[in-house]
Amino acid sequence: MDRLRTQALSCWYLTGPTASGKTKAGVALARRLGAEIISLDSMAIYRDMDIGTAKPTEEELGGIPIHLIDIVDPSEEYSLARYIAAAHDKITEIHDRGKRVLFVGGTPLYLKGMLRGIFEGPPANKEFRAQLEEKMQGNPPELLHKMLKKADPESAKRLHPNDIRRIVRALEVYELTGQPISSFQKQFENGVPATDCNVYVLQWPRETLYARIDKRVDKMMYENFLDEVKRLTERKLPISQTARQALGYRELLDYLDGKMKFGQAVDLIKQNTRNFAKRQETWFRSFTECRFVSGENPKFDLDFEEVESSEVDSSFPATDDE
RNA sequence: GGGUCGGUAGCUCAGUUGGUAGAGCAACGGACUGAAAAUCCGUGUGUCGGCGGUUCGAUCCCGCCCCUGCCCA
Repeated sequence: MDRLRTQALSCWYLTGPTASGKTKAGVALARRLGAEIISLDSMAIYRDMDIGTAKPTEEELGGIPIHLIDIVDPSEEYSLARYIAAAHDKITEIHDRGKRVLFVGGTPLYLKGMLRGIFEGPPANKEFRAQLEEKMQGNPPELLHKMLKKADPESAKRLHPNDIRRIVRALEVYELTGQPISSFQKQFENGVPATDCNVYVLQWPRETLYARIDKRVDKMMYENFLDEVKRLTERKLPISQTARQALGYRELLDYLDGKMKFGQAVDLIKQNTRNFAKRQETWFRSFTECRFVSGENPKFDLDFEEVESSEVDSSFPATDDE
């Protein structure tokens, strides 16, 4: 197991679907651990996007330091790889200060990237993607999948012909490295048992969760979420592709463009958020690392003595993949 | 009160010239490695308003009734 992954597994994690109460429980947990919080959230990294991302307020944090929020401008593109790199830097920094690290947030892909690592590959290449798009003009969409079949049959087998995004990425990696992406993508296969790490997932009955989501969206609208989005559109810089896909923002941007009525936009935010929460839960169920705790009454069963005496590094079972 | 359009899945609606029905959305399940709050895949859950009649067989045809919208009184 590589050093970065060992480092990541020495941290605590509190996750759960949207509106599951992560902030509140996270702050309380951070206090018990004497930890600083690193946000595990692909959208809270953006400045000026506060209400819609339910970014924790000073008041909610009650003095607990939080990292990796407000680190990029909404005009910037962000990515999994940027997050993983930034998070590792932060862990080192906080550990050097002699404090524990608690990740709090609900972006499952980032969680997985932390727990299992990501492969060292080339970043997204705009030119390549533009070229590919040009090549696809007038061609049936299955052509991409056929191209992948030639370059990387293993990935082609795993990817559905309609899964354009992943096919494009696989072709991109092959083009830029001469190696199939499937030859890189190995580390995700090895999960760690939940007892060997500290990953907690807040869980609610589905119906309750959906009701909480609806209520929270109403609260956001009451807090003038719309004004926040308007302010983003009034800036000189454009809103990046990654920032504009944030839940709530994209629907309100459509409303401001006259594409739908306000009430429809609000209903759609609720709907899309509920769908997202469901997808998050699918991720959590698939992770061997997760321990599920009641969202209503979170209990963490922390054993401080044991955690401290085990010196984390040596407590992990050896893996046979390296 | 008379006429008329309609009553089919949780919602909006197709459809069957008579052989017990299907789309979108929702719901549910799954995938996911540099866009991930994104993207993609899978699953139909139904006394076809009610009761009778005709028929080998009715959701479809006929009769009566109930409900809804519209028009006329």
